[in-house]
Amino acid sequence: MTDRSLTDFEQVLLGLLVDEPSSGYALKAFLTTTPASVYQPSSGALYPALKRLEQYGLLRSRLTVAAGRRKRRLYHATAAGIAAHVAWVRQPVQPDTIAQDLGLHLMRFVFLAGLLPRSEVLVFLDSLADALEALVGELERFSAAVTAGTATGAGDAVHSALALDHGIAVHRASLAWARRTRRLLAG
Amino acid sequence: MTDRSLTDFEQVLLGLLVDEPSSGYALKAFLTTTPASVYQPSSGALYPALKRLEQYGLLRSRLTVAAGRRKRRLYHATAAGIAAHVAWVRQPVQPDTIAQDLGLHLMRFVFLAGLLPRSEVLVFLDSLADALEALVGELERFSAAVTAGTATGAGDAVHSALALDHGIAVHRASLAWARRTRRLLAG
DNA sequence: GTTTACATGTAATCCGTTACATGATTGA
DNA sequence: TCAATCATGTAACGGATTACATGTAAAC
Repeated sequence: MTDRSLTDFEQVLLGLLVDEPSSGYALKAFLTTTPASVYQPSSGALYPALKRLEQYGLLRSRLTVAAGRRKRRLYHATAAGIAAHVAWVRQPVQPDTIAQDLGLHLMRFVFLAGLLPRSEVLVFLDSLADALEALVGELERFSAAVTAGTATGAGDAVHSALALDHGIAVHRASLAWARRTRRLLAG
Repeated sequence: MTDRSLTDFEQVLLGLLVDEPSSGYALKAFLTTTPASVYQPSSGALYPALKRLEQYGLLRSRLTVAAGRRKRRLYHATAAGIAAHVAWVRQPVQPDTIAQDLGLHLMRFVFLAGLLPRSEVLVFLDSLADALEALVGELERFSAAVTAGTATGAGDAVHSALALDHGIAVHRASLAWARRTRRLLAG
């Protein structure tokens, strides 16, 4: 176990390895090719992170020498690693993290599928929708205040309002997706 | 001038101070209260960053002791600071940064207003729309490949596809906003 | 008289980027 | 043989978080 909580990046790595044992290089290749994940780690971030996770006892590794291939270090999650991952994935969406961590919540949604029953996925989508609804409401209230002139905006007030509209439109789209997806999975 | 390029955070701080001279504390208060900016810096990030910008010659500060107030350090941008900020704001949107830095591009859009003529704002919105269009196209192509079974997805394939739909929906909303806003500003 | 808001900083620690180093294998 | 891909790492450096330190002014 760990005394400090894992970074987002560590959580994602762990999740990928819970899903399927892999080498550092393969993880990197996956992250760089899939457009779903925005972040592609450097070697200097990746290998130390894997080493840390192993030190925490969440991963274990072995050197493998397959025929016709270079030697690779294959990582797989331990029981503790699986437990830590499941605990992370299960966390309901905190309303105050939604604006910053939306991409991460989406990753958790994907992980959720292979691990936990449908009912848990629905609960997750509900918490996501709730958080998005709260955020959209807050942005709309702020937008109304800006329009009314009670603004604390840098630059032009009109442009601040337009940028705010962007945030509202985007999060409304997220919210619509969450509701649509919930309906779809509820079948 | 600087030999290394500024961090995003430094650029935002500089931009706010180009807009209006301010103290560190006031900047922090602004960033924490406005929902437009997701990031609210700690003291340990803020004050050293201001000090760095001053060392680079982009800011200058003076201690002010107003009646009935504690002494504050007021920062204002130098000519070099304004130049650096304008250069940053004017950069067209790079297609490959759109997924990660959308929020930052929006901030640049707001800054753009108070600084440069309408025509530059339109050019910016065009570059933003182009980048978003490219991204949406890429995501749609990937989505088609996933649906066809040529997928490299972690976890469940169905859930990967759904998460991808989220990305498509969100960036389509961004794109719609960019076009709408362009029309609106073009008059 | 004690809490809250104002206001600015420093120190330890940790993590990421950048750049470098190394070496095997495949294909042109 | 030369380049590209596979594959794993290390070292210097910089910046962010967290926590700590300090002190004034206003409000209750």
